[in-house]
Amino acid sequence: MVAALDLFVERGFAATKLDDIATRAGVSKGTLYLYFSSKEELFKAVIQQGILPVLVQGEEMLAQHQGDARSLLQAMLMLWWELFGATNLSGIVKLMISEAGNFPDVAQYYYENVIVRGRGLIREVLERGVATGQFRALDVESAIDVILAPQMMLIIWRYSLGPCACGQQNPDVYLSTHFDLLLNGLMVEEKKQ
Amino acid sequence: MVAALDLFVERGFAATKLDDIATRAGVSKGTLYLYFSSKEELFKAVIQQGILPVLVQGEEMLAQHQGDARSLLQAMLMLWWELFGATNLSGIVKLMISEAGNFPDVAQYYYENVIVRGRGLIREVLERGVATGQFRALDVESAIDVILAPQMMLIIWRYSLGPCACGQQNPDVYLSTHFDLLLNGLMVEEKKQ
Amino acid sequence: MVAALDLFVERGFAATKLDDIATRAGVSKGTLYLYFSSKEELFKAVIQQGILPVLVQGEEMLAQHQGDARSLLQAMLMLWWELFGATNLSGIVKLMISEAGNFPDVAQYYYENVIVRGRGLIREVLERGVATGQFRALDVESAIDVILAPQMMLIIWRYSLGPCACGQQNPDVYLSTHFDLLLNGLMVEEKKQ
Amino acid sequence: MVAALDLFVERGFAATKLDDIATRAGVSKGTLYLYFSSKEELFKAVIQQGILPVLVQGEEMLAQHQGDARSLLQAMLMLWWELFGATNLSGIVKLMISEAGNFPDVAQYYYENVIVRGRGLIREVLERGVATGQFRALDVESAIDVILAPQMMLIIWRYSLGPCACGQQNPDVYLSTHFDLLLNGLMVEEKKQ
DNA sequence: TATGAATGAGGGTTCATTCAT
DNA sequence: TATGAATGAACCCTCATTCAT
Repeated sequence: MVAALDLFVERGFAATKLDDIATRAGVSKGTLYLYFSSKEELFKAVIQQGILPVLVQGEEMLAQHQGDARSLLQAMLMLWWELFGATNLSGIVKLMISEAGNFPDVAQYYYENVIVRGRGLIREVLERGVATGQFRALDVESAIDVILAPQMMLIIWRYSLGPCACGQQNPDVYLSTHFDLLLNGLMVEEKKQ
Repeated sequence: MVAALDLFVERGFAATKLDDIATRAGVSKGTLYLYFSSKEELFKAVIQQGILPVLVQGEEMLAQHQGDARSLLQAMLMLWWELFGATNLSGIVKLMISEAGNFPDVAQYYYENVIVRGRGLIREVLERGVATGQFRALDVESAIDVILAPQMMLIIWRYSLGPCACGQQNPDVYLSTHFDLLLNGLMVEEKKQ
Repeated sequence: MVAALDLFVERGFAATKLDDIATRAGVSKGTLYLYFSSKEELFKAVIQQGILPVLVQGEEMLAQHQGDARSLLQAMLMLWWELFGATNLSGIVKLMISEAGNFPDVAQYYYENVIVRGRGLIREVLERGVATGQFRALDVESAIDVILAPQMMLIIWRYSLGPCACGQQNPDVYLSTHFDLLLNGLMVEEKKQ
Repeated sequence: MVAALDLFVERGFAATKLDDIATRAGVSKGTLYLYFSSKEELFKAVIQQGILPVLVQGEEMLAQHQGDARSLLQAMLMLWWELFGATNLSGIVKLMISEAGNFPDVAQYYYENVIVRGRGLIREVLERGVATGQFRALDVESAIDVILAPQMMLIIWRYSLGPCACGQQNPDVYLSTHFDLLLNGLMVEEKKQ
């Protein structure tokens, strides 16, 4: 339910009223209970049903990609941004950060089915690059997180302090700075440019 | 109030009961009202009083530092990690992310007094490095955020999904990977290595 | 509706859901409204349609009986037990006890059409016995209730605490003790008076 | 809580609103939750705390009584009537009948701590009377229930159909008829057997 | 200053009732 | 006639806030 996701992201679980979800969804409060047995079940459904399709697309892209690791990495991060980071779905990231402590089982699910799978995509790309000598050898596990961090923060920013910052950054500039720093730090051969 | 901060960080504002704060603080619920006129005022006080001392220390260090930009940046990030990232105070980051939407005025305050000032510290370091030719020329504003992102994510991770991840990363490895990627991407002279 | 009666008896009016009645009856909830305009109307119908046939049979028996008052009384109580007390219909007794206060008009109906008519049957038997000298003269109105009480309690027991009592009484022994006490009394020595 | 007992007796558990209990008790709805953790706990407390003192008094009387079984039985039944039957506490009887099915654990408690103990009092009296030859030998267990039934019905009547019956019986006449029938039986001629 | 009993508005949930099919 | 999705009023329960002590 898109209305529920938006409100949960905006206000958090506890501060979101079923009344408001129902109103925004254009149904009555009782109707929600025809599809979800409780507020908590609705919360879980919102997270689980929203996030999975994105991963599937990422995995498909990885399987099909031909070309060097540099372009694959860039394509992967761009795809992720377009399909997820730039859409409302990315609110799930903020939501999980806020509510993981209150819903350990949902957090566990999210970790196993989203985080682990998502990191696997980046790991695959890095390992290809290292194996072919395009990327420097480095601690891959840490690198995955370092690589993803700026994009995650961009999302988090959007759903938290973004509205407060008058002079907001341009996401495109931010992302290209990220790529620039990342790749020029990462590449062995390209350093001479 | 440390009890209040911990609980707000752990559960969020709406899900935290004054009863629990009072119990953990070892006082009665009524006593809280002798010091804070409402739950919301307590929330604001917790954020404002917790965060400011850290910035002061950062600014002092910047004023006193002698040496090259590389070591200054590293020292700055290390200091920030020790004084803030590794302590309970960093929970404020997770708290602001979760609650910014519900407390626009607190978010505004936080943005102006914490984010802007904190970014100013990093900006100063970067600008010194660029001016002296140690750092490549780049979009400084974006770079600030990209540089801080991995440390922010490390904090966020600790207060959200960290407890779910069995094979948690070692923060030290993560941070050194971060520095490595960052500096080797950033430096002009070092590239030839 | 037998499903409705059973559930009303088991749980009471307020605690019985139309959903459950419909399910047990094998129809949909909406279908109930084709036959009863509200839950309350269903309740009334269940009581009124369940109880009347029993009285008719009692009255027929009284009209036809030949013989002494003692055997008539015993036959009457036995018939009542077989046709009503031992069947699910007797749940109406427990139901009226529980709900009389909430449905004064149904209680009024029940009183006038069931209690008054039923007591009339016993009164007729007692008066025959007193008139023919078989029974002692006594306050007939009180005696009617005293005579019926043990059978009523047997029914009530079945629908209330019966399931809790491990060593439940045998109804036949109970009833024969009742007839014995009723006809002969408790005392040994005083009989000669 | 006397207000709660009265309303539970009058309307049943499900049909009684906490709002009404609170109003009748002269407190606010929230105050009830300072003393009872739920509506169900209030229900249980009302039953358990209301009924026990009566049994204690009955047991004391039995222990102290000197005299013949006939007068003891009569005194016992009279005491029970005065302390319990004629007071509001007797509403518990109607309440347990109505709600036993919905609260099996309360029913179990009531059976073990009230019914069994209460029957024990009457059993003791009957056995004394039979042992001394004052009472006829009979099935004691059944007799207990038969003896108590009219008094139970008098209580039940009061809380159910009593208000509907214009020409209500006089309880005193009813009780003396009960004693008379119980002790002497119905029959005139058969006494010589 | 400190307490904790009392309050009552507000939210999650249930369920009798309706109505388009 | 029969269905079952949708409704919304009503109820139990929570918890921020107050106040007498």
